[in-house]
Amino acid sequence: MSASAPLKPRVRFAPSPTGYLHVGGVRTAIFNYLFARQHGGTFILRIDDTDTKRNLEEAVKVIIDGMKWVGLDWDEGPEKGGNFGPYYQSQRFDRYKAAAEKLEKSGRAYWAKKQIGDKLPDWKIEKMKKAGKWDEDLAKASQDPNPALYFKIHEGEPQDVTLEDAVWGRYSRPADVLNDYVLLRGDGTPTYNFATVVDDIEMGITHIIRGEDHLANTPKQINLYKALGAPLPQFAHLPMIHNDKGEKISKRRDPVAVTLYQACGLQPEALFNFLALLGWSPGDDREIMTKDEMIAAFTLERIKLAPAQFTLARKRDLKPEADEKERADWLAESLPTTKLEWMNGEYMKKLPLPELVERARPFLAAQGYALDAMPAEKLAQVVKLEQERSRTLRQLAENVKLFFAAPASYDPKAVEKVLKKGDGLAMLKDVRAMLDAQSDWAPHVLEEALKKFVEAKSTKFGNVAQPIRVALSGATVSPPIHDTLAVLGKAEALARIDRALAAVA
RNA sequence: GUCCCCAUCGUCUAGAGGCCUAGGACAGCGGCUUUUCAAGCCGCCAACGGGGGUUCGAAUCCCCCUGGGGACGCCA
Repeated sequence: MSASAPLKPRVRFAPSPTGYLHVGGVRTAIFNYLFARQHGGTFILRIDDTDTKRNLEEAVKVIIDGMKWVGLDWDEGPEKGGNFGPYYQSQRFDRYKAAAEKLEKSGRAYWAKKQIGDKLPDWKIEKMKKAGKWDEDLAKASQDPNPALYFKIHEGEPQDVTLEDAVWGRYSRPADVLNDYVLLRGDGTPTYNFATVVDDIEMGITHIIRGEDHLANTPKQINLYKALGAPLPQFAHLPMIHNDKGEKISKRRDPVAVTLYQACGLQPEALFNFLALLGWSPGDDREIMTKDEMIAAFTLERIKLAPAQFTLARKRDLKPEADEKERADWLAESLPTTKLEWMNGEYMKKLPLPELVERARPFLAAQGYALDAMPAEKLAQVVKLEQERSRTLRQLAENVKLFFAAPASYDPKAVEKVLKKGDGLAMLKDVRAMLDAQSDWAPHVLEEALKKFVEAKSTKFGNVAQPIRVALSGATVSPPIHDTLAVLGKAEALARIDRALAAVA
């Protein structure tokens, strides 16, 4: 077990197909990925589906799509194949059986019925009931007439187990807390602790980078490695991610599915960057980093041990029973003022316009805008005007509304303040006449014309711009007024001004 | 309940005995700019959980407390 990386490390991300891809899992995958790429190693995706009876295909697709979306690619695994397949645990039962036989033969495994008492400790039962996990499953298991295959964890004299974790340092467990554990259940299926070890050995995994929740089990797994005569990999356990309440991030209370972030119009590059910086930093002041920069800077040693909070500006609690759409709405509400949203805005600003337009399309369509009716060039102009003004695609889609629909109503406050008070209405009438006379409707021409107009009226620009703004958008906010006019087009702009004049007069 | 781990601004973090009157970023606040909203620029606010040691010197090392987390299944 060496602390330095071998020439070609092999690492793996092994999610369980539960129907969604967890952001915590994505972070684990990112760390594995960065490590592999930095050392020119191999990044493997393996599906840990020993327990899945449900629609596996669907659930695996969610994982694959999510991984691809955030910009993770793997060298071996589903869709890629590889020399160490199959990459589904459900298709590797023969290996587990073979390993089990080997252990049995060497006297390191034995068949037995549930042995450490028939009942679990009371505190455990309480806890499980509280968590809603106290289901038939368990009761059934304890009544299972079939014996299970147990791993005899000690050979000869019980010994303490110590490991050098790449991020935690030395971690050791005394011999007396290392108990025999189940490898094969009564029904013959392998347990997690058995299947992972067998697969990690057979797939030649050199570095196991996974969540801290697995740390305590690692010594037990180490003994299994030894019993199977396999070399030990380097372990690296990652600190957990907490929610804004300091709790372990949870599926019920927190927005953990990556699809939610997608639905809020976050950029995959931003989410990747943000997640990579949760518990890891390059050591200097860099925050916005390209994938290549992160690959170059990544080291396991620089991972921080304290759990990191995935902070959201939670305004209200998320109902545990909320569906996907409610969750996405909740997330969108909780994103403003967060670092993640800021970072996303930075990435959006950098995006080439055509790419941004493509990414914005589904969000614009979701707003019900008639996209097909708008020429591509105009659409690009519209998006460009909001590129710097929006921090998510969802916001962009909302902000861009005035270019797709005339105001259905006018904000009463805006009308009062901008049109009714002072000479707003008169000013609007006059600009309208001036604009009507414009033959060239290019933005810079309009800007000049407006400036001249303001000068002639010896007033402030705002006194002219704001009335137009209200007429065009129904409110006091829009991109620069000459740009807005230009993109809207002369006919539409004048029509909206007329409508506003009629509505307010 | 038992065992283990962790602890720097509200948040993400830098910091591996003197470079720390603790640095950066987000958020917040104020200003400049201005055509509204953004963006941009400038500035301000803000932390070593508490208590003991060790040391000439501690955010950094040790101990205790407190707080938080994790593990303890025929779940993964």
